[in-house]
Amino acid sequence: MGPMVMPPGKKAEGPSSGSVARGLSQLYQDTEAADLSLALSASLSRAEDEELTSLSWLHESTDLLTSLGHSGLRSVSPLQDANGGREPSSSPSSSPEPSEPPYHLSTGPSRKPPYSFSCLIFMAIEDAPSKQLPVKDIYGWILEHFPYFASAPTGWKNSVRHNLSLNKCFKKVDKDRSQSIGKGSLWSIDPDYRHNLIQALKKTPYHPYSPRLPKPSTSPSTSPQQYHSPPLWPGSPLFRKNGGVLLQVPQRVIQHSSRVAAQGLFPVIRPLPLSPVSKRTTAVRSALGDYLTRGKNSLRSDSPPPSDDQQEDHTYSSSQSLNTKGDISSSLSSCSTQGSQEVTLTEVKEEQKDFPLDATPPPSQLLQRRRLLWTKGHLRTPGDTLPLKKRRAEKLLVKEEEDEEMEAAGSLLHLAGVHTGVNKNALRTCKKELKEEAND
DNA sequence: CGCTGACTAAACAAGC
DNA sequence: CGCTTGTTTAGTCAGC
Repeated sequence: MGPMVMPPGKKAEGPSSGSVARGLSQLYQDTEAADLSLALSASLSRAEDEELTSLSWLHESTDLLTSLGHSGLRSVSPLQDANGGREPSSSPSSSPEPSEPPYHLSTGPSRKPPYSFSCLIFMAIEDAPSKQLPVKDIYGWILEHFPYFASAPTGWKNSVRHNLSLNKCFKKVDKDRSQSIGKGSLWSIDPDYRHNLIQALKKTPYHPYSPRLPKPSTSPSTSPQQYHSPPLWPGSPLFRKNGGVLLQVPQRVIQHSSRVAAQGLFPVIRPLPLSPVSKRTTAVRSALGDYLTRGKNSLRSDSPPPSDDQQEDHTYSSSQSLNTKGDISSSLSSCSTQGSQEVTLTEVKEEQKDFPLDATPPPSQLLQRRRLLWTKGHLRTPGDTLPLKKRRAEKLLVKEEEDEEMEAAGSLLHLAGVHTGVNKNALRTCKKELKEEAND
């Protein structure tokens, strides 16, 4: 598992917003850049003072950093991105084969947005006054804000639906009978996973403090050129609406401030987790990297390795945060999103209380916890009267039986010393094997 | 090289 | 009947 976010209690261990910006000032000898870094400092301070949410802070800071990129720090060759922000070769002519320009340097709506589908859906839903949207409106929002998809192959809608279905962060709102929105359901953000999405958003390439930052440079005087202008998304109307300057998450997205702050989710204040990201994500992650990496590392040299939180960013499974290794039942509960989704919020919260983010529960507890989730997810549904749900409950029963087989198989594998983990592929393989066995 | 997450394609069922 | 919505499975790819 990857690194995670510092738990709330550790917030103070990270560099202060002021120190970050001061470092920026030092780093960027360019006066203009330094001014902007001070502005960033102010932004950070204000974020803390006013308890702005991660998102608002994130994008405000992002804007500032964009400005940094505009102030002479923008002469970044695509190669740098391909190199993960490393120093480009001294002469442009020595550049190898051309690669795609970084997103922030591209123009027009033809570039794919750097946000994952979960982020897009998240923003769409958060942008809705009611914080609920039918799929159709999610499509619409995405189309409106990311024109790329207007000309993209239609598969993206499938991906959106797929994401809604599989991602635990999204949940269907039980449709009010009287409220007819036509076909389909309203989709909303599961409050308990909301911060995961914020985290995911923070990990987008344009987040100035994204974790995957380049190694410190040896020469501060050359470092400015290593920083890309990070967060510009020229193809987005969000960009255009703001005079071509700002990349803004819609204002309505800004909420839950105290909660987010209480969870220590303000970026920069403490180290951000590393997590797998796409190649293109990595490509633009070098923005502001050197100093921040150095600064954070220096300030958290004694900090423990990241703990659980990052797991919660694995948005495909509500139970993955409970997983470590070796228990296929956890995987089963992961797969059974339908079941897991229906665990009541209070139950989940209680469990979260039991296992704070900064504490890694012992394996036995993990197992117990997983089983709890698993059980809860599958015992529920009485009282569901909708035919569809009824059918699904039946399906669930069948699935449960199958999954019990899987669990048994997993236990056997575990006993045999075979690591099963949460790997989807392992599950697939396992299921395949079971099927084959059944066929035999 | 294996694990993992993200994405995509596709099949299918069900509702409108 | 066609389209949309929702679910599920499978394959691929990239990062670590």
